[in-house]
Amino acid sequence: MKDITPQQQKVLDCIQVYINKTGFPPTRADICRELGFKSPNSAETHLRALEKKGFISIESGASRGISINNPEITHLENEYPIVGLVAAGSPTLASENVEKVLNCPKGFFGSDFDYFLRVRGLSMKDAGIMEDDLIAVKKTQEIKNGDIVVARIEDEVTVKYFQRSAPNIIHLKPANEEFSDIEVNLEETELYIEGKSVGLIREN
Amino acid sequence: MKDITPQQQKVLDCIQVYINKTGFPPTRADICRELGFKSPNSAETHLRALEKKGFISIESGASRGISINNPEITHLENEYPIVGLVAAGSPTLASENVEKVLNCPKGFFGSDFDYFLRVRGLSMKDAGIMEDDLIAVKKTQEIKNGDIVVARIEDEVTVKYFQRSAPNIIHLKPANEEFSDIEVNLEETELYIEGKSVGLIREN
DNA sequence: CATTATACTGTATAAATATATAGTATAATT
DNA sequence: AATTATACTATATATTTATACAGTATAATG
Repeated sequence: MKDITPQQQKVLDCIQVYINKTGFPPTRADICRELGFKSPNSAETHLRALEKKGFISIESGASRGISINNPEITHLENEYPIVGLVAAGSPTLASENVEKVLNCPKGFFGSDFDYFLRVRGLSMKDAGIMEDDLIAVKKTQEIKNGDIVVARIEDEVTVKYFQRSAPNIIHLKPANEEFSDIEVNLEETELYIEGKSVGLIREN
Repeated sequence: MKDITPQQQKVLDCIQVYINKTGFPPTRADICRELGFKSPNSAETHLRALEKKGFISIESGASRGISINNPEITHLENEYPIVGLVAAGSPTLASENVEKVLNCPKGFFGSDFDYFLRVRGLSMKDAGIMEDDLIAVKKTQEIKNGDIVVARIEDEVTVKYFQRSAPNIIHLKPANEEFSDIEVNLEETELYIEGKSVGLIREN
């Protein structure tokens, strides 16, 4: 299946929502109304593009003859490793620490991400991050103050709020009164940011 | 719902089969072809009878505007609707409230589930459920004390811990000190359990 | 630079479709 | 005996709808 463009995704979503709402697929005019197009041909061309790329099927001649093609599951692309936060000293992403893999559609959390990290402890409790939750981690160094980051301090890995207080001073702040801030002086201590949290999954 | 006649049952089955086969409802002519009628009005009168008895809804003027009335929220495989919690007084799980759909592998949360509910408010904050989180809801009446349930009290829908304190007394307990317990006397107040939470997704 | 894909507006029309009206016939209620 | 619901045929028509054709514009590609 070829790549879908943002507009085509919008149209595809619109069709799905319309079917969920009404029980039957939209007409070209319905799509125009929902998405603000002024010509039925705008919908038509998008539909033909979606059909060509394999996302939908169109029954020729039939009114509302649109049906969504169920995409195949189990793409290796969509298999993300679940990494367990293990005892200090181990390199976090070593394969020994991969609990299992989880099938998850690409772009599930809006942003891209690289792996799931299983959370230990309640230091981010007030941010709604509980023990055993899975954090979707994006490997990046583009961190803003307030981001929830996966940080490694000399082999110990933690999840905390990130705050740069001075050029060389980073505060890693928990979201739980019972825990205290970690102050890292970059001149004394080695700090490595593994990435930041872009989403969360909890399995009850 | 009134009694259905054998012929009407045939027509209803025909509609269901047609939707399953093609993804969209039949026209009058389609029904005639399937069931061997020679006049579109044969289908029309059956449809009107089925509508009158509440088995189907017909969108006037729209082509293929037939939908089968079951209060269930239906969805394609792996496409789960996201239902928004709207203002009190509205029937919350009505299909009008479907924000969009989310592709999610089956069995993602171990247990099966039926739809996502977008959480409003912070009444379950200490359970790690924050505003705008998506709760994976399984429609079931098998509820144990301590389960997180989606409960409806006279048109108002909330997410709370479930606790049966006496045969006729249910406590709906928030996970936030700033909110107070809701005590429901089943003899006085109508309580409907929409389902229970089996998982959670947060998009940062 | 020419070509192709995307993303639209605007207009037109043949085909698809819902739906009304006019009948016929049978069985079940009132 | 009269009314009502069911179960159809047959025909007609206004509306809905898909879809083609003619354009404009922009970005990407070879």
